[in-house]
Amino acid sequence: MKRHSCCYKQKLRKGLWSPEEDGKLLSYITKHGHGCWSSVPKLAGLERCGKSCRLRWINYLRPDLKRGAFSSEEQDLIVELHAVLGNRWSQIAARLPGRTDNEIKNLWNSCIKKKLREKGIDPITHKPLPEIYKDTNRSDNHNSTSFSSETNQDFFVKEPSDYSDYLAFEKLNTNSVSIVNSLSPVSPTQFNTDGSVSTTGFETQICVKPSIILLPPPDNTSSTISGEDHVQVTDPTWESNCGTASHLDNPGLEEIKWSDEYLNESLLSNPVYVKSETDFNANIAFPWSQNQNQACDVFPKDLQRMAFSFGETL
DNA sequence: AAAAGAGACAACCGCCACCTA
DNA sequence: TTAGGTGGCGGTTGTCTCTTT
Repeated sequence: MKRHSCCYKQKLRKGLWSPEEDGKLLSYITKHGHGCWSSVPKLAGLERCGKSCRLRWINYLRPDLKRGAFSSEEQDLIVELHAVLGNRWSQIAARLPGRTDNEIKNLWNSCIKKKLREKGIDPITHKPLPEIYKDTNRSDNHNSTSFSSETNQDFFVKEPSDYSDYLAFEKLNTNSVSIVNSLSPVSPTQFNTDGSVSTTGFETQICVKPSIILLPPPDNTSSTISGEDHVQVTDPTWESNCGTASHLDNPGLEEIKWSDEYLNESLLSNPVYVKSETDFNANIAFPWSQNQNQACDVFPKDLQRMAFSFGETL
């Protein structure tokens, strides 16, 4: 088992940070930036490992951290994001300025989970709990075999076989949009062009970052996308605004670069026609299409709207 | 008032992915 | 190509404080 080199070092302090240590770390990073974390402790005069310094900075000393209790809006947003992203705390934190992944994780485990259960909602699946699993009956079901596999402390069963792929849209911080579906403990979700949402499963991973990337399905034993598969974007302004397609090393993966100007000025305001010209067999190429192997219009504004709520950082 | 329990928060641990020599 | 170093992440544990008995 590999360990961080710093973990071998002896006589390093552990446990809670003293105000003096905080002062040293804050002073050093304010003056010099953190640079290589492994060298920070020595340069800052601390008997800590680099990882510990990094964590302390990120979770406590960073000047842009928001202090105080989470607002109800923040908590609602966390629940919404968790429904799509699962326990990807860092990605959830990326959408809550000033909040850390650790903070959100703690809030979730100590507070939100309980609130959801009190409302009769399974915090794992975000679906209504079966009556027998609701909090009011916890003690009655203590010996149930339906304990969550995630933690023995949970009494609540996951919805069976609900770990299908899902699709998530994201408007990234600046000018990029991503679309991705991947394994996650939520229902397979399909965002349709009419704005409705249905729950048809699909497997092929599609990412638009500023690029469209097709990835083989997670299961290598199933059919994969060949090197000839590709995505064609036929927005009238596309040809002059996209870069050349480039094949990456990964078999079956193709990437098309979108220019910043295109993303800024065109993509988010004009309809884009996205079309698959290949047969993806059982793997669904374009889940927003009514017929998932056929081309359809994708409206960037819808993408942007959905992207704001659902996301997966690539 | 003291002990026990619960909740909130901080920090550590192990793992993984990426980078570089 | 590979092994070591590093950053980052999520799960877990530790610690402190507040509440209840």
